[in-house]
Parts: sequence; C-alpha cells; structure tokens
Amino acid sequence: MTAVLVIEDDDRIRLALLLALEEEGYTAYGAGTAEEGLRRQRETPADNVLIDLMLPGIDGFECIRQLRRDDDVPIVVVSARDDTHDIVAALEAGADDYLVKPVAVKELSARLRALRRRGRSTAVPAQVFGDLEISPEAGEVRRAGRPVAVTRTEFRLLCELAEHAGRVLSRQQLLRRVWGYDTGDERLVDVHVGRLRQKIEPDPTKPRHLVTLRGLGYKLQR
Amino acid sequence: MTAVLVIEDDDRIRLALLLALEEEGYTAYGAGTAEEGLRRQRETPADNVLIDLMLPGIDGFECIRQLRRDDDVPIVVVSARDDTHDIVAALEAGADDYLVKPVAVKELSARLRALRRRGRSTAVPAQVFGDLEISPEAGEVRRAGRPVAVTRTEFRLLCELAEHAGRVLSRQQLLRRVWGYDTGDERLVDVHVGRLRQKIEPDPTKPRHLVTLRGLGYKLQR
DNA sequence: GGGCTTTTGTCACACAACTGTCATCCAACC
DNA sequence: GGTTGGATGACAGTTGTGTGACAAAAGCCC
Repeated sequence: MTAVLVIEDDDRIRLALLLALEEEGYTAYGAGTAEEGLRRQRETPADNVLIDLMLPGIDGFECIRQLRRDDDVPIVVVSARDDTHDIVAALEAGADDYLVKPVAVKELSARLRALRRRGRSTAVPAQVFGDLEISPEAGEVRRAGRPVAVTRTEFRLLCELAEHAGRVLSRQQLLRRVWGYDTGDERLVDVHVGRLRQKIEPDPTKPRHLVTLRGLGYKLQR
Repeated sequence: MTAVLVIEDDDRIRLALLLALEEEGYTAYGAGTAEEGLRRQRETPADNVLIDLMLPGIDGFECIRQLRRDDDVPIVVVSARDDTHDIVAALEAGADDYLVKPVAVKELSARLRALRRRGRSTAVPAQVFGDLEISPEAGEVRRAGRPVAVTRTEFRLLCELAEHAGRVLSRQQLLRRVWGYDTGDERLVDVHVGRLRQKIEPDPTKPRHLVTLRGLGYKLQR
C-alpha cells in the first residue's frame, strides 16, 4: 500500500485530491500548512508528497527544501501557475515533478507510479501523457499502466516527440533526429507514426496524443 | 561546469552576455561569426549554444542547421526581432528555444538550466488577442483556451495578420506574403478570411478580432 | 550457415481534407 | 436606388495522409 501526503491549504482541493487518490488505491492523508506537512512527514513518512506552492506561512519552495533535507521522498508539485520560473525554482528546490492545476487524476496517478518506479535520483524522468508513460532509460512504454511492446525505431520516434511535447515536429526534423537522415523519403515517418498509433492510441483512427498537423508534421500532446 | 558558446557579432552584446553567464557560474566563450562559432563547436563542443540570427556571412538559420547536423546541443536563439516567421524558421532549422532581446540574464539562465535539466525546450510565448491565442511552435490556435483546428493557409494568414496586429493589410499585401503571389485574384483572400472567421470568431457575422476595413483590407485587433 | 521470426523501408491506392474559383446574395456607401 | 465591395455556399481539382501488402534487412536460435 502506497501512502501519499497532500500538502495544500485549500480544503476543497485537498479533500478532492485525497478522495481521488484513495479511489486510485492509495492511502492518502492531508496537511493544510507546510508546518503540519513537515511534522506529519517526520512522524509517519509517506511514500510520495504532493505539494502546492502557494501556502500560508512557510511557502512551497521552502517546504520542499526542508522535506528534502531529511528525506528522499519523491515530491510532486501541484501548482495553479504554469510559469517557467516557478517550475525551474521548484525543481531547483528539489521537487521531482510538476503538474499544473487542474490535475487529471489519471495523469497524477501515472506520474506517481512513474516516480516510484524510477526512484527519485535518475537523470531522465519518465514522461507522462495522460495515461501514457514513456521512460527513456527503462526503454519502456506503458498505456494505462500496462507495458506496450514498441520496436526500437518506434521508441526513438516516441521519445523524440515526447522530448518536444506540445510542439510540432516536421517530418524533416524527425527524419534527421530519429533516423539521422539529412534527406530522405518523408513518408517513412508517416508509416512509423501509423504503427506507433496502433500501439499507443486506444483508437488509432482518432489519435488523442500523437496528432497530425496537416502540412506541418506531428506532435505529441497530453 | 557548464560551457556555453555565444555566437553574436556585436562585440558589446557578446561581451555583456559572456560576463553575465560567467557571473551565473557558466564557462562562456564567444564567437563573432557563424564560421568561427561552428569551428569552435567542432573543436571544443559546448553544452549550450546561444546564437544571434543576424550574422555577417553565414546567417543564424544556416548556422543552426549546420550545428544540428553534427550535434544535439541545445540551441537558444537570441534575436532582436520578435517576428513569428523568424521564430518558426529558427525552430524549424533546429533551435530549441527563442528569446527576444533585450535578454534578462536571470531568464536566460533559467531557460538554459531548464533546457539541460529537462532535455527539452521551454515554450515560445504565444501571441494573445483577447481570448485568442496563436502559438506558432505548437502549430495551434486557441479560443478561450480551447484548440481550434485551422488549416495551414489559414494559420499562415492568421500569423501574418497577428504579426502586424492593429494595422490594415491590403489583399494585395496578404496575397504576396501568405501565398507568395505577385498577382492574383484578391477574392481568394476574402474566402480564407471568411473561413478563418467561422473558426475563430464567436459570431462570424460580427467579427471582433479579424475586421474588414472596406476598400482597404483586413486587420487583426485585440 | 540455414531457417526462422521480427523489424524496417518502399510502394501504391484510397480517402479525407484543403484550396481556389465562381456565382449569388447582401450590406455599405454615394 | 444604383453602384461597389464584401460575404458565403457549392463544387471540382489538388494535395496530404493513413494503411495494407510486400520485400529486404536484421536478429535469433539452433
């Protein structure tokens, strides 16, 4: 049984998260302030900590630093602000992952799983797209928690797209980055994208993650 | 220790960047031309490359392409021009991030860190017109936060208008800039504007952003 | 090495999406 | 009320993408 500590001052959000986590099979307990969170974590350490950045008193960044000081627990930041500065600062402080509110519970769950699996010290974090997890170092892809067998080329293609998640990559760019071709038949990319979709998309004809941008290329999105 | 190569022809700016980077704890070295930059990167590869677009001789775009050819180093473009075309072209050429001068050193530093840390680039800010967002890098248009599917021509047309936001563009100008036609039927523009309105205007008959200036042309406003 | 499976790249075809043209209708302006 | 410029729906030609079939190449197991 995995225990998760949720540090979040907004009662409604905290309770919603706790409920959602319990539903997913975690043991979840909450703290309304950084102080309380730190105390609980000292007394009964959880396996994961979820933390909001904007907290009364000691703020999220400081709290992360203190948690890190005496523990190696994976810390996931949940923040309303999707700001490069905050993300960087939180990761600097020692957080392991960063989610922007509103949080999709499925995604949260997948990230927690990914975090625990890799332990918190690895260099390349697993990437999560909705119910899709990609861990470059493990060479593994999972959908809804189940491993999916992809070939090497497909995996590289997926990693490349994941690395630039949310951005269009032209067939040309993909050819260069995945295959190392400076020139070549762009249709090759189509074929592999098609094969990848068969494996990672619930309905390959209506891709949700690996989408086509007609005339531009492909993009991986959440 | 992280090494950064700065390719920038203006001595004052280059030195300022080098100093600022050294201050932030990087090892920074500079190159005044693309040729010199390419040579240095071949001989002693840096961990990040910062590059200006306007360079004498080989220009920034070409330089990015050549850097990309034999290396996977994160490339950050630093340009005075905050022009959608440039941004798209730079990213196409293989750049990972784009900053507009004047550069805040803190931000630059954070982006470099983020780039290395997460192995991927941070987002290029989208252009915003009221509830309308245009993000060239994602190849995406959003209205009220929801993605709107636009075609490539529509997208280019929109980008062109956005780039000159608040100013009228004649059909002739649009034909030339979007289609590359030096001559042609101006009604073509009308049709595409109409289609675009169907997608981005809440009420296409009463356009709020993409307005007609009778006898003059079209303009995009906030 | 020989025979097997798996993966990869090429091709062709089908289909869906997009583009540009045109005709018609409407609104603004004089 | 007539004239001009703009909006729009329909249509056909074009382009771009998805996909199944197939053969070559790469692994793999005796």
